[in-house]
Amino acid sequence: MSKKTFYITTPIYYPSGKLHIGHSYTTVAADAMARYKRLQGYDVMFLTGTDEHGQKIQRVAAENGVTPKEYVDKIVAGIKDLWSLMKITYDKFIRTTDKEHIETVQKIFKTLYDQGDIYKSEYEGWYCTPCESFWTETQLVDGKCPDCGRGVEKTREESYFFRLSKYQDRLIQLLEENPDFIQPASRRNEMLNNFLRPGLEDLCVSRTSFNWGVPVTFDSKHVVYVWIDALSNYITALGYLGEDDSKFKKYWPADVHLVGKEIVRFHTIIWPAMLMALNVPIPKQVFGHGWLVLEGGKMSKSKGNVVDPVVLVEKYGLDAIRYFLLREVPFGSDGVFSNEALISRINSDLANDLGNLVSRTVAMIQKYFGGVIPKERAAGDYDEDLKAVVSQIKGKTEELMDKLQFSTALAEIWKAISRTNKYIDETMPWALAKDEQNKPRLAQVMYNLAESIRIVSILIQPFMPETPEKIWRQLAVPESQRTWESAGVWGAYDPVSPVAPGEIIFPRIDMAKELEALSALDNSAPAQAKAPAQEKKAEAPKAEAPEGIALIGIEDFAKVDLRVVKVLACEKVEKSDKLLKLKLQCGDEERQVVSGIAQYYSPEEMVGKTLILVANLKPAKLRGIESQGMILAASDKESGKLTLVTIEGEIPTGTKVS
RNA sequence: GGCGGCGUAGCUCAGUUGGCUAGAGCAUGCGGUUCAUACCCGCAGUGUCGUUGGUUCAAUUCCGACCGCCGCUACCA
Repeated sequence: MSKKTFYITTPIYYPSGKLHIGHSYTTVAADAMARYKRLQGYDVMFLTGTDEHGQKIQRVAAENGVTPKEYVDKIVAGIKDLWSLMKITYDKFIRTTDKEHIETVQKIFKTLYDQGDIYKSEYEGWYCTPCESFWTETQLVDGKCPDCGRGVEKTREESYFFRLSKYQDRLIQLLEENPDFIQPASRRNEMLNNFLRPGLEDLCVSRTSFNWGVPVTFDSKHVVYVWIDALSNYITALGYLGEDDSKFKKYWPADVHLVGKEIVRFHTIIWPAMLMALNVPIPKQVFGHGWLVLEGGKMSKSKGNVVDPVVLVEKYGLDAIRYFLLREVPFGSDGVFSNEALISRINSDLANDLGNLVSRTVAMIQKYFGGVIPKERAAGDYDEDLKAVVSQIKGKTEELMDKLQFSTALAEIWKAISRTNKYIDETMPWALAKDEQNKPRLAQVMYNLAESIRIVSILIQPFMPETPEKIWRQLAVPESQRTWESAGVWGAYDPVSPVAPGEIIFPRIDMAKELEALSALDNSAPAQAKAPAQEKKAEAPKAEAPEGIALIGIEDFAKVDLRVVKVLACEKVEKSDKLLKLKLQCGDEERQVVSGIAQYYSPEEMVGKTLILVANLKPAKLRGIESQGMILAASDKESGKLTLVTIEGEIPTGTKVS
């Protein structure tokens, strides 16, 4: 009889930039889950990896003067180092540049094509030259490129499409019949209401505008676009359609895909549809967790915003960081990462409660009994109550872990720690120690303390890979009494050697001093206002967005007619959250422009402003209102800030800007 | 604008199918203790449970309206 299997995945990350604490969030959670299941005796398959194709990588590599493969190799090495540092116990690290992956993707593509689920589109579409992007009629926004808003040209650009629409009804059925398929449940409603019920469009699944990707075997102009390339990693990693598909047979369907909330849609609509087309079972669950966001930039001077996981781990230790990530935020909700919150957690939960409990217990066993608890013991008050509380945490922890409720699971374990600290006060060992007659009672008290700690130390293993060992060493817990099962057995503790007082497991941190130090560190580095919990681009179609704009000649710039204008009137566009309608004075002419700045500027404050207008932009309709040009503004996606471009000094409207 | 969610102690949040004096953690104050990492234990709190109507013997919990915030989505020329 073979062991039960458990297959868990993280998204594959897009290796285009540096790593921060948010990247670690999903992966640490998945690791905790994988460790937990292994401890329970499951045959676990834990997959993570990188999504290495696409235009952006190709471009960044070119800018760095290296081949795409050389570029990603370097980044991937860094990611693996980080996972190693964080003791991530993945069973396989898949790269979409792996030979096996590429071959399987090609087979999948061909299969879907042969059976008619992928078809070549020859009908007219729209091409945005600056973005090198191909769009369908319905993707256009008022006839313009949805990415950059510039004009598009009708082309006969060919492209392959996946018949996503064909699976609409089956997808609706899937979500309706399996309410737990998408977690948290609120995401399920979003998928149904915003996508499935309104109707799905077929999906463009190939590109001809770049070549850093998996080539379509039967049509060499095309490479496979992100969907089929990236999502399929979950099965190609198991050898699906490969020479050895034993792992696929063994582990598929996945028990859970852990993903960030921003890519829930791809995993709950596109991915299942692909699997349906391939006649492969659907994964059991997709869990979309929230983001760990940094506190707003405005207080960063006093709070500090150091989020480099390497720095954090070096500073506070791996277990403290992992504990914080999994404890601070209910899995599924967004949470705030701040240095105060981190230090506060470390001090109160780890140093004061757990660390100090171990320290005082070991110290007492050493002091009162020379390190060995006598076998002659006497039961007394409070014993049963302590035992009752501590004995049931294994069950509670398991119940919560099975629902991926890491935070509440940890809270539950900490209740036991708290109860144990209280037990010391109740039994007052130092009083018992004064009278030789009380030795048996004192021995029992010491035993109960050690036993509680032993049980706790086993249960925290999924979250903290280093601390349990330290505790076992100090309490001299024999190998056989460290098993997951033994955490459910009160009284298993039976050491064969004396306790070994040792290092302080979690040193207290001086909050004030530390914040100051962090703030200094922070000031030396560029401040970040916001950081998503993971690389947002991972598997997202926006990877196509133009980045790294090419050099142009002066003659190209001359094509743009920029003018100084003054705002005469301004009002909000009805039924729109972002649009303002502006009436502008441009020399003798008046212009009406619609601009998406309503969230940054009120209509009142706009009036009278001097701005820069792109005067020769093709007119477009927005919300049915004609916009004759475009207002310039600087915006930062990361921080969500936007500010208008104005002009220094007085100059008549209509003046050309060059 | 559409769909959904949230607004509870200074802070972060729990609050099961409406029902006794509304809870936890952190922070604060006071007391206890000394084994321990100025730690632990106990006590004390303050809350119009967003505002406003309604249903009910009874609403934080159900319904309506409103205010504020958020998510997804459409619109950001």
